[in-house]
Amino acid sequence: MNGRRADLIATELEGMILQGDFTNGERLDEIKLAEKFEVSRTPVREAFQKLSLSGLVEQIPRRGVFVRQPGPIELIEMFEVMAEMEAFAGRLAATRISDIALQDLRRANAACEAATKAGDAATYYLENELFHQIIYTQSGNAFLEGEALRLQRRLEPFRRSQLRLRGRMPQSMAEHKLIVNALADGDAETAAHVLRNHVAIQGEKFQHLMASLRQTPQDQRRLSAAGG
Amino acid sequence: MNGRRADLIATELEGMILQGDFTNGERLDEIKLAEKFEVSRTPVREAFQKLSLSGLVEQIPRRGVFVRQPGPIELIEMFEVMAEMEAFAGRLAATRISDIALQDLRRANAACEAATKAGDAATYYLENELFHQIIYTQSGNAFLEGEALRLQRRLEPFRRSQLRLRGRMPQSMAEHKLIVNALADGDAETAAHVLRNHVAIQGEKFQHLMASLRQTPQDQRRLSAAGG
DNA sequence: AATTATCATATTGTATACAAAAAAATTGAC
DNA sequence: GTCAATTTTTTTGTATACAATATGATAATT
Repeated sequence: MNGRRADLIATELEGMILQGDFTNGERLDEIKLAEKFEVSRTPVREAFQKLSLSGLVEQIPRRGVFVRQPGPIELIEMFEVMAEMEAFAGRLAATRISDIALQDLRRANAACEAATKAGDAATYYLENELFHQIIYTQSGNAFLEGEALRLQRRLEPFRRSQLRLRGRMPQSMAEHKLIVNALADGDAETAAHVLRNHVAIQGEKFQHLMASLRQTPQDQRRLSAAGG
Repeated sequence: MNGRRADLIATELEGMILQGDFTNGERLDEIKLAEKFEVSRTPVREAFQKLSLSGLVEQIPRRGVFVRQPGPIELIEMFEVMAEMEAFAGRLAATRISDIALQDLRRANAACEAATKAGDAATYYLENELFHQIIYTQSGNAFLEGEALRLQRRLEPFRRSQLRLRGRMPQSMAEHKLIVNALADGDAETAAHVLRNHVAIQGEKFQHLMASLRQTPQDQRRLSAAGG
């Protein structure tokens, strides 16, 4: 009972869209959503405004709001920008990172490895995201951190489908170790370089991303829920 | 008469905040703004949602929305990210830029120089922004272009106060030429490097930015309107 | 005099009512 | 049967009404 149901609804809807609960281009029905959340149309509409600015939804005057899943080209572009942001965060973090943060990175990486061996996809995703978030924070640039988090959150469902290929996980782990070492050594350029390549979409990753896009969002969600 | 007054109000308010029409921390009064725009509170509130997500305004439940001008540290951080984005756009553009775009860059730069000589600040700012926007577009990455535009727009008023120092304008023009040459040569690394330094805040620019922050937003606007 | 309690007022947040526009359905002509 | 025009229905957008919470003032108590 926050007194701001609109914000809760915005967060809820954002999660649903990112998880792929709606098909691309689907219209969000104010009335049905209001009934679903047991509120009036007003807070639902306020939530729509937020979603439209973050690009998750397109608002067409007098027509309604439609969920807008990024197409293949836009996805590639977003990953390209993400790679550059991570590289930048890494370059900054290399000269600023604390010993505690380095420990946290190693712990997160170990947890990733353990999760891989245990076949625990959920934990893997969580710890992997944490690993990267630590680097954002250690960049010492709070604005960059915020932008990186925003983009990471937006790309999260697509990254999942990408990481499902088991073959890449060992390499991904190895790259994590290279990143930690570069950061520990204060080697900004290596940290930036490895991070950029780590995040960038290239080679086989590209094809897997494309393949995942041919599934419907519902399919993606079902696969994710199944855990790989 | 779009049928979406809320969007118009959002744009209007965004402009007012960016121009510094409100003091930092000032509360935006729903009722007064509704009267000012001659609408009810509903579209004003919908506009608030958008502003809050873009960070121009902070929304505190049951308290209201307050304009949030970035402080010195956040500004530095934003310029740092902007510099990196421009560098990345330049690196991409170097291998993709069209001959027509190169012509446009040279034209915009010439217009900048002419405006400087004529003491026409407004034209200078406009053409300078155009110069950079051409590079965003020529990066070939529409997502990057959008993000860069967003940040450019957010930083615009602060960049103005920074460029007011006449002494830097010749150097800025020279840097523009270096950028154009690097792009024309397809020299991605040079383009990236020069653009990063061109946008970054360092040395005397830093002090001027700090000095401009000691003025109230109203003062800044008055100075801008006066044209330098 | 200072502090707390209580009350009045103002403001936010949500629900509902209404107007305008678009989508859908029905009717009519060919 | 198909297409166009008109009517009906939905749906969006805005205004207003109401409820809940916070703010400010006043009164009471120590």
